[in-house]
Amino acid sequence: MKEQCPFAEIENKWQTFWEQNGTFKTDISKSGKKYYCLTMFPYPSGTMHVGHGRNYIIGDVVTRYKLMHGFNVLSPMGWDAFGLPAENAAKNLGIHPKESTKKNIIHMKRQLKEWGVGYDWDREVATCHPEYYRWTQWIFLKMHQMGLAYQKNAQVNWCELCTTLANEEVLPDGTCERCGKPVTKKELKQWFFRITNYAQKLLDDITMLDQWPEKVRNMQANWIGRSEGANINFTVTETGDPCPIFTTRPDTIYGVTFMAIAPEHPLLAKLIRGSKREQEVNDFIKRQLMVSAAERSNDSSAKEGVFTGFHVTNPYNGESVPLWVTNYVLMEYGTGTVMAVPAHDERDFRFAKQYQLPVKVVIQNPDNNLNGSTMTEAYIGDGPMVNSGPFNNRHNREAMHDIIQLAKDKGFGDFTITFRLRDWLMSRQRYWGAPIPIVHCPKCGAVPVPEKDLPVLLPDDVDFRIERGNPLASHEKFINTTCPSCGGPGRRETDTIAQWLCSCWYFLRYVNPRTTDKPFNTGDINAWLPVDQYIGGIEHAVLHLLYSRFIVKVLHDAGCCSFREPFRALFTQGMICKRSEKDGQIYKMSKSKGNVVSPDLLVKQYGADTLRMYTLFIGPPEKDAEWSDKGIEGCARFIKRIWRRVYENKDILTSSEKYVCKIKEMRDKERDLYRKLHETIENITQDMETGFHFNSAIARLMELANLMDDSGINTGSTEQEKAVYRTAMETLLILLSPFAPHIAEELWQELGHKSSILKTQWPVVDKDALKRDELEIVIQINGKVRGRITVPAGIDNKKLEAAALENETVQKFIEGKPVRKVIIIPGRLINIAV
RNA sequence: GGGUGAGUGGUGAAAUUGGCAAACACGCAAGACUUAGGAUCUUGUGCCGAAAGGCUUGCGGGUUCGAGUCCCGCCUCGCCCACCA
Repeated sequence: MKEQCPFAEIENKWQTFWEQNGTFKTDISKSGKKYYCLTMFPYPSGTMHVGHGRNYIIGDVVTRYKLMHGFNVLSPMGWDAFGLPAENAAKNLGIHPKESTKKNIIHMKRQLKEWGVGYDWDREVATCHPEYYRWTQWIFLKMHQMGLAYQKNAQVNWCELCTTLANEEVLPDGTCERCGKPVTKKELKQWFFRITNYAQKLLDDITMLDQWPEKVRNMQANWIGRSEGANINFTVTETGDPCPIFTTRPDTIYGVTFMAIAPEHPLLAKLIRGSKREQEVNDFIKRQLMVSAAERSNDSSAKEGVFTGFHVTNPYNGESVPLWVTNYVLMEYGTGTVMAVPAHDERDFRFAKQYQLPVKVVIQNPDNNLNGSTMTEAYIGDGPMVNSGPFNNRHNREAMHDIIQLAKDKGFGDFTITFRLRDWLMSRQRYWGAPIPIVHCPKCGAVPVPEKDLPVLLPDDVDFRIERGNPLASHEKFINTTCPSCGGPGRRETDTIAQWLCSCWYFLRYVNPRTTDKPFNTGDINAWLPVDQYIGGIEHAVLHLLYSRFIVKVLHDAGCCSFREPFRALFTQGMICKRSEKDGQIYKMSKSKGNVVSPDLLVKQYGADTLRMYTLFIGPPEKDAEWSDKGIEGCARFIKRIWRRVYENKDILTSSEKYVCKIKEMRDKERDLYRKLHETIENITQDMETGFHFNSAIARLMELANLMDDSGINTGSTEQEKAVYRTAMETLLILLSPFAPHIAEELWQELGHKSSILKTQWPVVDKDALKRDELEIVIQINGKVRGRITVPAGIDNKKLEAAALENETVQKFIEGKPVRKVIIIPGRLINIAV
């Protein structure tokens, strides 16, 4: 017998075996039941910590479990390889993104293999490869062709050195996260995708996602943010300019006492030019535009405003109310103009009080008569309408429809639905991304690059000096080209495609990763999609998962696929956190907090199987977990124990004799272990099928192993001892194999099996094994446990009741008190109420 | 402010969905084998109590024969969205 489990050797052996035998290779044309198990591909940042590892290990357990159920499983992996960190490294350290990305991919791939995670590496993709981004560009063109890609001027966060910044890259003090320079707003012509055209579909089809976490579905619904209301056309009293507003509360429209407009609103610029208050209003606008996005969106920041000198006329009652420019109206939502009803809106009320604007009650509180001049807070409840012309005395909710209908009839408004969702900004002023396949021609405008000319290659020889901004923008060889339409001189678009687009169609590419004449084969993706199980972090609940749904819907409408949703079931795993030694707080693992646990060291110290098991045993996979360096010992001990037991009992386990489990011939101790074995099969299977209760599944394996030790039947003195022990050990290995595959394969082979344990069918429960001759019944008196009796299985209730009442301790507690009621839960307990 | 999840031993947690609370593991304590143990094994380990027994799932109420689980109210914490008209 080997003294110690040589896990490094074993892991190497089996990882090589799986690779050489193509264990995880998928023949997509094979008939039979398919299963597409997908774990979100990573950004190749360099190294992965145990928190990242959890993700892939969960996916691997599912893959192996499904393989053992005879599914044709597709389990691919790739790299979301375009991104800012690589470009920063180039600017700061002088390493080309191509090189750093390549290096990082090699390292991370090694890590995945070390963990024994099984993928079909023949299907590997990296979004930064021209063979891949060619088709990302193709999708851009498809969008353009369908009228879903367009250009418009938009405000971006702009740093003179680092070019465009995402909101997340702007510090709360309004400076650039990277270089510390002030961030300003800059208007740039940008490409957008009309995801808003699909807002309703994206919202409606959430109902199809019944195997997604409710939380994610809610987050998406909130993000899409549908509001029903009305558009009402006010007009500027002095000039007659239209001033439309959107409201969800048309029932308060007679209570409008002022109008609020966003500082960026074009109407405002038009009105104030040359007006009396131009100076004052302009000062206010300038001040607002300088405030950083983060600061402005801070709820606690003061509400400010300035009277513009203009008024608007309310089409319902002809009243003219002052027009104020304020910092709390968003240009991007609704019409950028808000009708203010201080009496019935919290924010409008506070603003009105601050600037002494009138408060006009138009909905009466049935419980407490409201008075506009004495109110201390807005009344947002319901009640009969007052001061509202033809709608007086009607209930506000009930009148809502007629109020909008009136506007429609008179031609100054209509029913409207507004979404919070905005069009998707596609342009990035960055180098490390797929070039937008557009040529700007002075004659023909923005001309799409013909499909046959794809990919538009990203040049390698660019200048990464920080002061040059986007390296592509100064690469004249790249920029100068001919117009695909007229053949005259044209200039290439130098913005690149947002990384999000690269990652929201990769699950299609995995099906046909090497086709060179199209992104995918429609017949094949129709057969393999939707993804049966998608696994990843909750942080993608909105962006990636919403974008992917959008792209699939567009491809569906373009006739490229028959499915409407990309992911049938979604599992979002929790993060692994660790207490920081610096301040004792618990954080998710990050380099800056210094609480990263390296799986590489743990693999060396304990082996991959132990790391995998502990990662799963630490807690329910959908919840965050706190890493403990001590806790891993338990899993290490368990694996070593199984290892020893196999060698200690090798005679029984590998004997050429055929042992058959026969319940009738078993004594109690064999019978008990045999029952436990089948209970374990039943429970683990349930753990796997209903939610991913891997932590419980592993606990049950430990229980089984404990009973195998405690039952004392491994001496093999009778045939049934041998039969049951051997069956239990073999089954234990099969059940263990998704979690600790290397050791399971090794011991499986040690027991004389020739093929991979993955080729074994998942064990099936023997219902007879679960039966019991005798049952222990708990006796409760008034709901408290007072004793227990052992009775034959199937005893009738009367006999059980009699037996319980005879019980000594029961007698003691009853002590002649009258028995009021007896509740019997068959096979479980009996409760006597006295 | 809106949405959402959670609160169980010294620790990570479990509880067949209303039926024996604390499975499994860590840690700790005592012991065995050892030159030694950070290997392995055995025993113990929710709290109070000498014991009988009592108490215990954030707090307070309720439904029920029976509540960690369901209902009502409160407290605390987490995450997501947030000036959305």
